[in-house]
Amino acid sequence: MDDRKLAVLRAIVTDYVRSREPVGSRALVERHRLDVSPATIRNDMAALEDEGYIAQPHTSAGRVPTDKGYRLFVDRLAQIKPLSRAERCAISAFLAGAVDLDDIVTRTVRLLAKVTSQVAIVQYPVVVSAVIRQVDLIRLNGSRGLVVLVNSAGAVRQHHVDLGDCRDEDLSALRQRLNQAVVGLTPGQAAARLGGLVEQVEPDARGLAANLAAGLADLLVADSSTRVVVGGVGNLARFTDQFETAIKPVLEALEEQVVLLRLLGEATSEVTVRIGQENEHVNLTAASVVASRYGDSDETWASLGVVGPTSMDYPSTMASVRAVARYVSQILAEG
Amino acid sequence: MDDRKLAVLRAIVTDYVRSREPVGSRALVERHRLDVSPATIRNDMAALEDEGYIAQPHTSAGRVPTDKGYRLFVDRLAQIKPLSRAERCAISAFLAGAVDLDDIVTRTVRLLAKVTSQVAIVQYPVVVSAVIRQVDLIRLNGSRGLVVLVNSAGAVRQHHVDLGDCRDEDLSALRQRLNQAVVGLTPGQAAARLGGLVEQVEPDARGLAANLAAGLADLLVADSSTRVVVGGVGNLARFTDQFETAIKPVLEALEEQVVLLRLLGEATSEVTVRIGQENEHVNLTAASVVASRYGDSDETWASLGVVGPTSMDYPSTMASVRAVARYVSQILAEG
DNA sequence: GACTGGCACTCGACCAGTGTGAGTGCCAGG
DNA sequence: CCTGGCACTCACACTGGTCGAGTGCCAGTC
Repeated sequence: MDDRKLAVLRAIVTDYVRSREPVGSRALVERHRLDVSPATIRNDMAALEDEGYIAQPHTSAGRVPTDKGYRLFVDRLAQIKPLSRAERCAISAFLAGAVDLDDIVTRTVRLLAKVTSQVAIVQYPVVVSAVIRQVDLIRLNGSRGLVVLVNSAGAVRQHHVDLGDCRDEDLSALRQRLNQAVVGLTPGQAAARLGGLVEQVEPDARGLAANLAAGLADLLVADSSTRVVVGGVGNLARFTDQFETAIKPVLEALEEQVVLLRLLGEATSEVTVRIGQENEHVNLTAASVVASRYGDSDETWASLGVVGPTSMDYPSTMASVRAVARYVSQILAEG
Repeated sequence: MDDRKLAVLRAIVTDYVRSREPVGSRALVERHRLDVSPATIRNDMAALEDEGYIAQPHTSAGRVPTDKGYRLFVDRLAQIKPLSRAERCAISAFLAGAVDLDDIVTRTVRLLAKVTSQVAIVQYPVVVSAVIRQVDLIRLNGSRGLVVLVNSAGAVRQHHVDLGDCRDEDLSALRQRLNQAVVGLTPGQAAARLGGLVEQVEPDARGLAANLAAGLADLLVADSSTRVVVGGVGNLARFTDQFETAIKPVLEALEEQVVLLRLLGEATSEVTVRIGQENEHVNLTAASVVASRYGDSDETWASLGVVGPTSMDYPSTMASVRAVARYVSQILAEG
């Protein structure tokens, strides 16, 4: 691929992202120092159009980048724009005040939405290597009971169970037994050991044990799935004009936790970009997702990212996402 | 106020809500059986306009209800439209499948958004009369520890604390002491008793005790504040045309937990309606909020509601909000 | 006194016709 | 291979004209 043609594509993407209007050959040579005439550029543009990198909304209009064009831009033409010192300080300061995990996640969403001016999505971190620290059985009222699971990362999960008419002694015996069996194990190991455990219980308490084990099993599974927090939805407001295509479907997609999880799930440690049609979800084929994994490598990790129009400023957005991911990782590692 | 004038106002509101277009005198007499001529209606309309109940977008256009007009409509003219049997069944069935509190709230939001076709807001229920069932102190890694609080309603809250270099025996002794002191108390009572407790501890463990007590105190306070869940934001998509005035500000307001809590906070047991300007928050002066308290009277309660355009169908919306509130209350009382 | 029919008036919505200009593709010449 | 020139296209803005829904007012009627 010709060097100048690449330069032209880069120029088109840059200008279009700035103005959101089709860009023509003359404006191109004027705004960028291409040192050739508009006619030459036109030939290049025709070629780029043939190859599918740009398109014309209608004859006799300027060109607009296609998804394929953005892809090439992101892969080969864009340099991630480093953030200014002031921006980095602001990010760091904003996150530093967090008191617990909830707070970290909340702050991260707000921060990400603010620095990118887009819709931010943050997944709660999963501590892969976390082991079970404690299992509790608590009677609430009558036969209503609660199984509480605490892991070494400090995550607490609970599940309601029916205790039947068991006595308190049975309950505390079972509690002790459960703890002996699963404390120190990962959720996966614990789930495997639960089955055998019920067998060992005296026959008359077996019903209760099975019940509790089922509740605990639910918790162990739930532990690996995670919650997702969304923020900055108001930022969609900037694209009033393309409401039907750009806003409505995105709003709908944002309601689906599952969709969001899948969106973020594919992010690798470096910043990942999915452009328009590359997104599997139909509602997001007019949007782009910039995501990154965060956390301290093996211990704790999850993904975060932003959703915006395909015509977003990729270099800046990617830089911001990467920076936020790094700073959150740092905070997590410290605290 | 003249009977017929009220009828005219009711007719205007009804028609405008249906069509979202200014309604004129002729259409009015045709669609509603007013049994007078358009000219007569025009006189009434002029009077209603003088009194501030309706307005003209421009000369020679039909009339549109003002906030004041909607208020009168809601207070004196509207009858809450009872839901059909099928609708009631659907609501009941949808909620019945819930497994725990989280699930109830999630389902309620979805349900409310769906039946009203508007943005739904549900506050997590606060169990006023809940007492503390158990306090746990758990060591995570090194000096990182966790205080876990479980109340009789099955709510679980946790808080990270620094354990310093205390021994496991000290920890379990303290745990026992704390439990003896606060189990069975309401958060308020417990908070009051915590102060004295630290005094009684042997001097060398007092630092740790104070630390833990502080963590627990945080939890006790947090217990009374609550979370809010929002859903059905995609329903805003119907009002594409009035984006700037009707959607953007609402999206922004929905991001603020505090605003939402205050919005719902004022709801009484019956359905409450706040129309346009009546909302304190600037961003919501073009929207209406229909809210209701739910829960089983004294035990457990919170608020839920919807946010929509001032030109919403009040009778239906109020009916739906009321119905959902009642069914959720029922589910909460049962489980 | 309340209602009605008639009338003049207003003003946004819609439509067709027109000009403008940004932008293109193509071609012949340097 | 690049360039200047030229013919062509087409969205968009502007114009003026018509239409019709809607109003306010007034004189007349029950």
